[in-house]
Amino acid sequence: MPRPETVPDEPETDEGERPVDLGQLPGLVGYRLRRAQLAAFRNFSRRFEPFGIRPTQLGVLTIVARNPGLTQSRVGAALGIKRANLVPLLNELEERGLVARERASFDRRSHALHLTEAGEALFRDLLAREAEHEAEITALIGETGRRRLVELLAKVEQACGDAAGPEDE
Amino acid sequence: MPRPETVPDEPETDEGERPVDLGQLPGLVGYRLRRAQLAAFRNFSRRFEPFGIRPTQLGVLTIVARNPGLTQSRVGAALGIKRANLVPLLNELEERGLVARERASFDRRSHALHLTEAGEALFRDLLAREAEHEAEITALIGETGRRRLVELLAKVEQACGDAAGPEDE
DNA sequence: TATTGTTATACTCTATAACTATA
DNA sequence: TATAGTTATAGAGTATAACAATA
Repeated sequence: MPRPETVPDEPETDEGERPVDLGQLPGLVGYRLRRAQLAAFRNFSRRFEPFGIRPTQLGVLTIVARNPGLTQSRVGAALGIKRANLVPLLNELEERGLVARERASFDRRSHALHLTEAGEALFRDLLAREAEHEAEITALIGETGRRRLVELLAKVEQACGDAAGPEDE
Repeated sequence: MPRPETVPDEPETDEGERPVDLGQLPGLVGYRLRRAQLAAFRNFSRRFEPFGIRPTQLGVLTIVARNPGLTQSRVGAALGIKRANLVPLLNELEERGLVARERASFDRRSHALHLTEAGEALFRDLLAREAEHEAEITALIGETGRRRLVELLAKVEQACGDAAGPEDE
């Protein structure tokens, strides 16, 4: 039985007015997930603004960097991005000269992806900056907390995904 | 027999085609947050489909239910929703006869919000269903894990929000 | 002048269907 | 026929700017 009350309070109590009663929300995993994800996303965007890179793009760059020659479909499957939605994403990365598409030798329908030299260079910088971002979080919840969080999130994803995963089509 | 191609005969490695290397992603809080949040959102949507209620809408209903008479701006602030984006949300809830807008007596610019009787009734059902949803998660990570998760997420939100919170305008 | 609700608009991510060219 | 990439489109959520009524 989930307890409605688990976590202290909410921030949104500006200068004056009485605090708002959030009911069961502060104790719900789903609500906390939404708020935390949004906050982390904003933090990420701010930190990577100079690079013009959004979280999703860094995900794509990572997969391509670690798996050169992978096809679009498989990159999408690895990240839970439908192949239709990957197209404009790759278009931008390609136009910026970070990723290259190449007809696959083994199947002329497929595109084999790899990073350009510029892409490799940028990716290295991004990794460093990403580590800083992660360290910022660790600073507040500790390395133990961070690991536990990652572990719990993976389980939640699995639990929710079992019945209806991010299957492609 | 010259086979210039990379690999001749066993291209389809069955179901498995070698696993993709995700690099640092699986260990990153941000990445895990995104995947877990998406999975939880899908799970929520499936469970609440019969009610035609999305997570954001349940958030609004909760705040209005627990704080009758609250203004739109304050509801938005409590949930991290900008007041411009709250308008269409409330329009739908009002058209469905769940929420009512009323000119505030203390400030004729403001709208005081409250649930209709139908809104109250629906909200009670939603709460029950929400508890089931939460119990489903608890079943996998345990009550201790669930509490710890909620606690960690609140801290992450705070950590990321300190520098750039969801301030309105 | 400042604030509340509103309108209008744009951008990101997600989702589905249908097309093409290969297989 | 089935699949990979593509196109087109739609929806939800978020973001900013500006306007009318009110303070």
